[in-house]
Amino acid sequence: MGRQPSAKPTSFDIAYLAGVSQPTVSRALRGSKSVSAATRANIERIARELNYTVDKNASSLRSQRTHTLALLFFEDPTPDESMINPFFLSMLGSITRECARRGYDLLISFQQMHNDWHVAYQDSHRSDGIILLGYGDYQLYLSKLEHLVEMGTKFVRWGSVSEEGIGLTVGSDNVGAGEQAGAHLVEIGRTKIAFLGDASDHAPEFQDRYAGLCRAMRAAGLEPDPALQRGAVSSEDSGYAAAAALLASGQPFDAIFAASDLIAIGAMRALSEAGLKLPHDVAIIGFDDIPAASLTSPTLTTVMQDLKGAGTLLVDALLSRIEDRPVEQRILPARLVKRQSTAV
Amino acid sequence: MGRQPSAKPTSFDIAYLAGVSQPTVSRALRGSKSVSAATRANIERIARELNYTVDKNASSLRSQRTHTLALLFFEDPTPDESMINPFFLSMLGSITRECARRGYDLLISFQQMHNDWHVAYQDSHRSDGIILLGYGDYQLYLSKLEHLVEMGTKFVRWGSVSEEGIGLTVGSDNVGAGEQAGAHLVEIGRTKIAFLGDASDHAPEFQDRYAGLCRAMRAAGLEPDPALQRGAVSSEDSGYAAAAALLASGQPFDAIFAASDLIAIGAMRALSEAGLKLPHDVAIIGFDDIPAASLTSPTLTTVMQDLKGAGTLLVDALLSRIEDRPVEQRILPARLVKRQSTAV
DNA sequence: CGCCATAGGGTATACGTATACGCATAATAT
DNA sequence: ATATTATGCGTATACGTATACCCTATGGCG
Repeated sequence: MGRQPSAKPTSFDIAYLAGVSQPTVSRALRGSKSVSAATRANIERIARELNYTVDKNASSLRSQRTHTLALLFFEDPTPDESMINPFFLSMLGSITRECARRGYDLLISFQQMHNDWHVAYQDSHRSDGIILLGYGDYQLYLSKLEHLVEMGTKFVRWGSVSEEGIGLTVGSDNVGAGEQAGAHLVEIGRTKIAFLGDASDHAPEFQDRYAGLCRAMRAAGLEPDPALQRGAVSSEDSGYAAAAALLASGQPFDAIFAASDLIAIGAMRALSEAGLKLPHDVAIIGFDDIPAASLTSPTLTTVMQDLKGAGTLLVDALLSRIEDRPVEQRILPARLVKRQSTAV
Repeated sequence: MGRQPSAKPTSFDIAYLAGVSQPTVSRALRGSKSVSAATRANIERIARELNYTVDKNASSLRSQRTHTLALLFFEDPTPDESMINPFFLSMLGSITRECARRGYDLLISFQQMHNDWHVAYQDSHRSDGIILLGYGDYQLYLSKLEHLVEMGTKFVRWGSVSEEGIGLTVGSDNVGAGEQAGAHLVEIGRTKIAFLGDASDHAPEFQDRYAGLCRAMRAAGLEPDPALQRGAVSSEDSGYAAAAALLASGQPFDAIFAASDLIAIGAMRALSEAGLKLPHDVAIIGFDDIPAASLTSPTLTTVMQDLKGAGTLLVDALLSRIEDRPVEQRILPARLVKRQSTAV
């Protein structure tokens, strides 16, 4: 087929064979209404026979549309390099699938939060829009997001929807999920519930989860103890450290709600090493339902987010914005998955 | 698009400001030696000031080089859709990083093994080359790989290097790793060692691992029992089923070498449910060292592959091929990680 | 029976870059 | 001194597509 003899066929080749001009070929293949059905059919047949495919570069150059989205993963700023939260990795599947379904290619890149990514993709016309994924210091984000907005770059972010943030955001119902987790812990009789995860405005998602927990506790007549809230970024080591610090503080607690599964897993390790029995001494709930959550011992109760919906929604929202259709922030429901770590 | 102040600067803008012609700008920025140092420095300064970035589409169109690689993941043909082996997902990090380091963008796509992916990326000039990742039915692969070779498409594959395959392959030393695993099992006194994983030529990598196991056993004077080899694809369910079938067969065995961690994890579940004590009754070794391997109970002895090296090598090999430099198949060492599942 | 809208498609050109050539000037060889 | 070769850069053009604009033949309408 397209080997030595006939190099890559162009729209001119098709035009010649169909006895029309090149622009007509372009119009026919792009579905313009000012091409007769017969002509279009003929062109499409020939294109198929020649195994013709539109040259993406030429098309993008002329139309200034790439039909490509860029996915930027942010690495957690932890010392152990190159670790991406498995949760976001899992989202990758549904994102690529939705992109493919909508006829878009997907460029992917890992970024350090502090890099100049906000300028790297802005022009050079590699993509029509950007999907931003990753937990991280939200404050570090802000100025760069503002820059994107200024440049007119289209983007969508996975994160806390409740906060009045910059740009378009898609995210889970973190408050509601936190509430479910808290209610469950209260239900099994826990009253001194610790929260592991940064609850400042540097991490709006974690903040929301904590807010949900607090709401559930208050609804049960309990007052959350600020001393039982410990900062942690989303990594096993950070969870281990936070739990260890909590133990060292001597504050009594009978449950932990961790802002992510990685934190929870690290915390479980710290608790086990301290000789505590889980879930008898300390019940624990994570967040994300990463694959590893069903393999820990005890298996981890956690919050399952709608991964498939998330990917679909992110892409859909971004494309709406790109095509100048109206979009609103959208919240996805999340569901508590009860496992052994809260089974008393 | 919609940028008020100054639209995207082009090489003409820079040329004007520098008092030279547009081609000189192009030459200067691409590092041509026929531009004086002074001129180049001046051009680079102006480019930086204007925040100029080369338009990828125009550049690619003209040079017929996209500076983009495509990464194709193959999903295991298991019923549970959209699961990618975590091992390959982990490789993603090192691949993207190496791409970035070499100045290449990375397109990503998930594919069903049976799709017409081999024709999708062949022209349309989206990428300069393809990286193929995934376990799967190797026979299904072959004709499509041949097609790629015919079309002159540059690609590199992760897989079994020993087999005289089509195209360029990078992979771990599966035979050697299998040998290490076998030797370790023999060392702890196991003699009836089962292998879970397709050992036919539909799965050369698994075949190699089995070959390594057999070699280690024979070296210890043991003869592998074909009845203890059970087919399985790389998924937890498949591993569970294979182990269950093995138990049902009544064949006695005191160890399992699983062709992947997912298989091993599924098998462990089956064995535990059957009331067997691990590793006392059955020692078990997996392959891949996915994050979950250190979380199972007992923690899983497994083979750790050089993920970072793998990503680097894949990209490097592909770029060598693209740039018509000589390349040879390369084998990466793998290392046995001993954990509780073989601790007697 | 003239007039205009419309369908269908051709002509010309732009998108922004990279490269084959050509042509000076300067450096070196003869 | 002239012939030769680098050096440094400008001129012209190609890459393959999409789109603004223009033209022709119909058909409907009065």
